[in-house]
Amino acid sequence: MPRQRSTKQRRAIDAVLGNMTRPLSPQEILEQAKIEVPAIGMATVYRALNDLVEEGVLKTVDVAGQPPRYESAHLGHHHHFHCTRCDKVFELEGCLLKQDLQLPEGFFMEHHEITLNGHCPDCKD
Amino acid sequence: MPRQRSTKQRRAIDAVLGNMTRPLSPQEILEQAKIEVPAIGMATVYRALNDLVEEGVLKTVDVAGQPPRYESAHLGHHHHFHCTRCDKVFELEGCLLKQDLQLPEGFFMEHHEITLNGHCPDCKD
DNA sequence: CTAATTGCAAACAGTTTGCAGGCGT
DNA sequence: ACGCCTGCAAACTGTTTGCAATTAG
Repeated sequence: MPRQRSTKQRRAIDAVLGNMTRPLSPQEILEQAKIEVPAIGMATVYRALNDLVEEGVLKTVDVAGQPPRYESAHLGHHHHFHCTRCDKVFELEGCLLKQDLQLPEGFFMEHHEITLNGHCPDCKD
Repeated sequence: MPRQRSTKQRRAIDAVLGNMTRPLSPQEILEQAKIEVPAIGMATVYRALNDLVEEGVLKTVDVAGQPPRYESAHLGHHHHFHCTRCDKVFELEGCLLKQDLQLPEGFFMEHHEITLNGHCPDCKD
């Protein structure tokens, strides 16, 4: 079910996604898109995001107990920093997993996810 | 707001939690507790779980895109292995975070979470 | 024109909360 | 008996879906 038409709301959403410097939540994406298209509804944002994940353009970023964020699926392997004060999520380049990792007998690892939690530069006291 | 009374539903929930061999979801805890107290409601389970987390007895274990699970808060620092075939979560002893970790300027880390994903011994090909 | 796309509101799923009655202490 | 605790249902939050109106091609 590929997208067939280019609408002003979809272009607004694509612009927001194209300009984001950190993973955004559906709510944040809606707010940004409303600047361009004030009447845009949340359902349209969710439909666009689901389409883009299905197309392999976006990936979800899950932070414990919070609504998912979205980021480009084309970034290299990396992890995330979650600010516990402002709730923003930032990208951290490089792999943070221990090098000489040794799993118990019989386990086979395919992927891994790492989230660091703390304060971002804007939220330090 | 500490707990003050010992009820049969609370004892049933405590028994389920005391016997669990892996992190359980609220739904699973409800089902187990219903065996002892069939009339128990989901609200009671949620209230008990929230109390226990607040008291520092339980911790939540979040697996991307799945309902939260609960584990004892008294286990040492550890991480989790999520089997993508049977969906069980296993404890991995020790810390798996890279040692000489260096954060971007201005970031301060308080905690970190690591989840390895793959196949457990029972689910290998 | 014609049907894909949207906005709205209703439907959902998971979690929480208000309240009247039940039950520990 | 007092008042904490429970079950129920209603309220909430985040997300999906049905449908009529809008609008891209």
